[in-house]
Amino acid sequence: MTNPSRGAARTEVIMRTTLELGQEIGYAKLSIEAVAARAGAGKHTIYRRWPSKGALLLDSLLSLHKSSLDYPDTGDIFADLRTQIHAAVDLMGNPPFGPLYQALVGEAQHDPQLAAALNERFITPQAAMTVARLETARDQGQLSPAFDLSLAMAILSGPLYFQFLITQEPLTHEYVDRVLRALFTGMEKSSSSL
Amino acid sequence: MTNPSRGAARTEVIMRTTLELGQEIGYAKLSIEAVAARAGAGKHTIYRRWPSKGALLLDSLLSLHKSSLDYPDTGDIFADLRTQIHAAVDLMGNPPFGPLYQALVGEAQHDPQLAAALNERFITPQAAMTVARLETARDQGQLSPAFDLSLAMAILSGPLYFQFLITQEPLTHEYVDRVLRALFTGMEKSSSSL
DNA sequence: TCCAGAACGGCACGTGCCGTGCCGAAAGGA
DNA sequence: TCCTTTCGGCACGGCACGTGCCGTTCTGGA
Repeated sequence: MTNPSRGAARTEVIMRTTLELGQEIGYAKLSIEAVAARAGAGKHTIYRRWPSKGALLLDSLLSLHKSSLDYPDTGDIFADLRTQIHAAVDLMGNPPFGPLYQALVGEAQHDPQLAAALNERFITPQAAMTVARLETARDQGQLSPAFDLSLAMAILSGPLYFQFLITQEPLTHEYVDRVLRALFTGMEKSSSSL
Repeated sequence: MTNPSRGAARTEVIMRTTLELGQEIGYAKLSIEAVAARAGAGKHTIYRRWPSKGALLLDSLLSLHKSSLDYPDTGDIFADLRTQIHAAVDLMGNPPFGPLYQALVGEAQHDPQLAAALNERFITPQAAMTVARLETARDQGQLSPAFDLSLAMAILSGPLYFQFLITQEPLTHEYVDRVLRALFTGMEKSSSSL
């Protein structure tokens, strides 16, 4: 099992090569043939592990980020949310994660299997962590008990992804700070209709 | 010019065929060859008009929707915004526009030319109309003068697109209503820091 | 120690679509 | 009438797909 031409070690080499090559030539021009050639691997070795180019990239990116978006809990919900969303901005706004993640989300738009995998293994866990942190804050009386916390999550993430995917303007801390401040003016009030 | 095998008439036939075929087999399997064959056209005739499959679909979709998202102005900003976002939900949530638009946005993630065209010809005009309507309301004293209206636009559109592209759950009027209500609790207050 | 089976790299194949030439026909304008 | 533009049809080389097959190398159990 210590042999780098077998098993899990081979898997890691292929994923690393995918990230390298993807960063160099972009996802659109990335082909499984090219990854195989660069990694010194047969195409079967890749197809045996992943059903598609998108699935390969998803695994590669997940192996890269390794829960770097874990949630802090200092007791200050605003500060913690801000820390976390800044980390997301830094991750999504810079290579190697940013451009490749953008392409992956794009690919997921016409590959339902990939979309499901992306949701299950990245989006949903991240969202759940945000909601969990918000629930803690609500239970500690820092937020209005009436506010829908999954809606808060959407209002926080939505504009970020909108800028990331649609307008494609650079992501900045300043931008998400504005979203965050607007969100908190709504969440701190005791608005019964939400 | 009345001959349907020339000029603008030919263009419309090709766009209509693109929508038909795209709806039948999905964007992923859609090929320019297939469109040409179905439309009884040569491939040159298509390549002369559009640089890529994405550009062809963009034109086709724009020819379909024909400013159906024009903004109402009844004097009630909340009602008008609601009417408009409901129209967007109906458009994006149903065939033929919805699935093809989703694929188009996906394609734009690894085609900068297409992303720019999509922004210039659809996203930006729509956003500008929303902001313009919000400005009118603000000038009439219906909104806090301190609130950043382009931020309001992002908070309204962001969660919608997040659900459309990322979680891929069905779009409902109820969902955008919740976003809208949350947004208005922030905009109606006089919060000086925004 | 040996051996069966799994995993591997390399190669070749058929397929589908790409984008681009070339041809002759048809349409429209001067 | 003639010339230019647009068109459909066809063929081409190129590329990456996904899948076979072969011979080799590694692994784990007998």
